[in-house]
Amino acid sequence: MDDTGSTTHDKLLREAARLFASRGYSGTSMSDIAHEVGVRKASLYNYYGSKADLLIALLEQSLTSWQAACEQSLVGIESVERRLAAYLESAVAFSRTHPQAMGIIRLAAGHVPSELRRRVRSLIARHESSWHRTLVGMFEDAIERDEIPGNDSAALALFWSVFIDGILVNPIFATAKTEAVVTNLQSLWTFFWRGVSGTSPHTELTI
Amino acid sequence: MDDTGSTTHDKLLREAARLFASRGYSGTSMSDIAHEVGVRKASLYNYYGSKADLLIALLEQSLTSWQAACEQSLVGIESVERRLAAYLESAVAFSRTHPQAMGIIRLAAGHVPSELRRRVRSLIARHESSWHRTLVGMFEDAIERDEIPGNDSAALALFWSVFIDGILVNPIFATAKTEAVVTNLQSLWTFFWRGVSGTSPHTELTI
DNA sequence: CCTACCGATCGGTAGG
DNA sequence: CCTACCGATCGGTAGG
Repeated sequence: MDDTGSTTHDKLLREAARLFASRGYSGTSMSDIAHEVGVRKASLYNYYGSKADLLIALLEQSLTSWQAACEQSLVGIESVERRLAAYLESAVAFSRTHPQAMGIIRLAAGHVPSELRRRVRSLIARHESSWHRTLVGMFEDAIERDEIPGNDSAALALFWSVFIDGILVNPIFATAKTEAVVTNLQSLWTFFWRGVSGTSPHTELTI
Repeated sequence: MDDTGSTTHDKLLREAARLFASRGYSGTSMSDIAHEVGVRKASLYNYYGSKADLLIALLEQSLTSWQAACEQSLVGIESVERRLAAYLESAVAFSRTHPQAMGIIRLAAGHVPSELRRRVRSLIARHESSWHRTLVGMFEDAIERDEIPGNDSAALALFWSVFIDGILVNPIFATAKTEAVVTNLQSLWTFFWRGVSGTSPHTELTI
């Protein structure tokens, strides 16, 4: 239905992501997707051998681009405080510019047919564990530099995960004012940083 | 399949919640549910006129019991600090003892067929707005009593929502150690309270 | 609470 | 990339 982006393959990925994200995996039929792409259902099977393969491809793509967006925000920044602030901004920006990717990840983490669960969970677990290592490393770094007091880098990393998860999920539950998280991001960040460091942040968010 | 709880209606509600929560709405068929209950599919229609009505009933029940568990934790407690701590404990306890209810709420907030979306969103919105009023009131209270500095009760309520959402959602994404949030709850609570109040909490969590 | 049945749609394939 | 088709299953109803 939408012609942005040229090839049929591109359209397939985009429309499938959109439909899966809003209606779920079982709630989206291959015919639905074909209709949005503008071809017949049978043609989709030239690109992916099954509906399950299509979801896995989308999940891989979503996790990779999410990870890229977040990691990219960390390079070349000195203080941990500024690294975290950059990370926060990137995460929020990504979730707004790529809502379908976030939807796919949420869907995969949540409600998926039993036959797919193993494949999906192992994909997520792989990304999750590398993400977790990065986080713990960052907080160990912060403790060494005396940016953050205490010594429990695991608890700090967990608080950060909880904070980011909440930021990403809150707009979905809060039916009214979806923008609350964005417009109050500086306050949220101030609360977070004061909680872990005991001091007010020097960082001004640009979002 | 499971005979705990007597009547067929009870079993229907329980098994439907379990299946919906793990496989999603479209991913669960009325036959699946009937099989778990131990009756034929047609019999289910004596209790609910449609699959959609069944989900709505489950959602209503889930939201109500969640709200009851949380509000109950607030009564008769003096300081806001202790009220929030009790709330946190109740929320975590509920999510562990009623995983199906949480699954239904997540499912409803997420991926649901287009025809159901309006009914579901209005149900969630009603509970959400009453929840939000309670929260803002509590933080206004805390500001008046000088338990918390500043004056932005809306931002404080949002930080709390984000924190709670993150606590509830994190175990679903974190494929490994689902218990991390529970075992580190005291640390998470300390970070949170220090973030909003600038001081360490006096509260010892009992979870 | 059951048997028996409805039209519609599902994921997927054959063959071109 | 299409038409034509497959068996299976979907939500739901009739009638008892």
